[in-house]
Amino acid sequence: MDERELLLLGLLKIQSQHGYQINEFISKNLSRVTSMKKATAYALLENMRKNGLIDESISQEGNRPQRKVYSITSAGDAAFDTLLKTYLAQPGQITFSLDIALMFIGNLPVAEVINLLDERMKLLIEQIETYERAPKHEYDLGSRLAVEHVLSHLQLDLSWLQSAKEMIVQEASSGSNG
Amino acid sequence: MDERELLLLGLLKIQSQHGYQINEFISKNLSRVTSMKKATAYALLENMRKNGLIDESISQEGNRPQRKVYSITSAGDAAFDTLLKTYLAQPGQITFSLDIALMFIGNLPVAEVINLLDERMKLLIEQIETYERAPKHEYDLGSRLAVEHVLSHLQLDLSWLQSAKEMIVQEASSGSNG
DNA sequence: ATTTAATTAGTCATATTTGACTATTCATAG
DNA sequence: CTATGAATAGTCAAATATGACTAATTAAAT
Repeated sequence: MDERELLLLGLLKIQSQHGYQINEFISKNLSRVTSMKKATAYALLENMRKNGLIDESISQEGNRPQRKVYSITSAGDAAFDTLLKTYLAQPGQITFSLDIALMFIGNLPVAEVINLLDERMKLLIEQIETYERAPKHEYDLGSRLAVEHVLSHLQLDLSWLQSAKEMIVQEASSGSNG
Repeated sequence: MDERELLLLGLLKIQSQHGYQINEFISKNLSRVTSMKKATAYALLENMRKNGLIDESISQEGNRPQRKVYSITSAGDAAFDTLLKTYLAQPGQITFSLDIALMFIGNLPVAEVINLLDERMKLLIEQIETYERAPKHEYDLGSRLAVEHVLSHLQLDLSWLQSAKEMIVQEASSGSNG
């Protein structure tokens, strides 16, 4: 089980919903905190149903095609509580694909590395601006914290990249004449 | 293709190796930058072989069982170069499981949230100490940067958690009397 | 010399994830 | 009314990822 189950259970705790509704909400509002795909969400819902964490019922409204409506069970409530405490208390391992790339910068000329990192910083600034443009008032504290958390990491990356560039330049000049 | 292919190609650029050697190196030295599992590495190697990025040959040394030795091809060299530039220049989306959990802190009493975040900070400090204990001198610049990059994010998280706790406490008190 | 444990070198069945696809209904423009 | 496109609501085959397993060799202890 991972944080995506926590997300799905949390959404179903707010209200019983069908899969499409859940996926719309995630893709429209939560793309900043998860990259879970639609088919994955359906798979996880089916999995949790098998494990008794949610119930599935069929609803028919007007002429619309049938929909599967999911509701959280009491076992699901208990699982939600456990997962929530777990993900609050336990720092997961973080890894960045950048770090793999950094290990191999020796394979490129220094000038090119600097150019590539400049390009990265440009794109990062765009990401940051997107986050900063997000309206902060209409969300509850937890959601605001989540967005600010990601934003603080993006800003760190930006200033970290600047100092990394300086170290790379310095090492190159000291290596070539020292 | 993702950064794990870059890692495997980069290791094979240094020298041709068999799978076991690659996996040993990753699990002993690179657990900080990737969580790729052994069977996954073998699958990716087979995949890259099919795509002509690496060659596979059988080697027999003494009585030891046969080993598959992988070498990078010129197509692999080209792919490495492309991947390296891509992962240097393109900031990937970062997501933290903590952020999902933060969205739902309203489901717990404030005091418990604070306790859980305190526990998190304790564990985070242990992680940071592990990283700080890592010897810095024996690595090249890129590897040192990779470790320092992760470390800087961990340190940010620590101070961010402190300020998040303060916001949570403040919101609780202003909500209960204002 | 022989059980025991550790290391070496992978394989495979199962579980997970997703891109691509199907199929219905609704809106709206002509 | 009716072709066109968008929204709704999923499904499924194929690709990925991994825990559990096999099987040989070497090292250590008895």
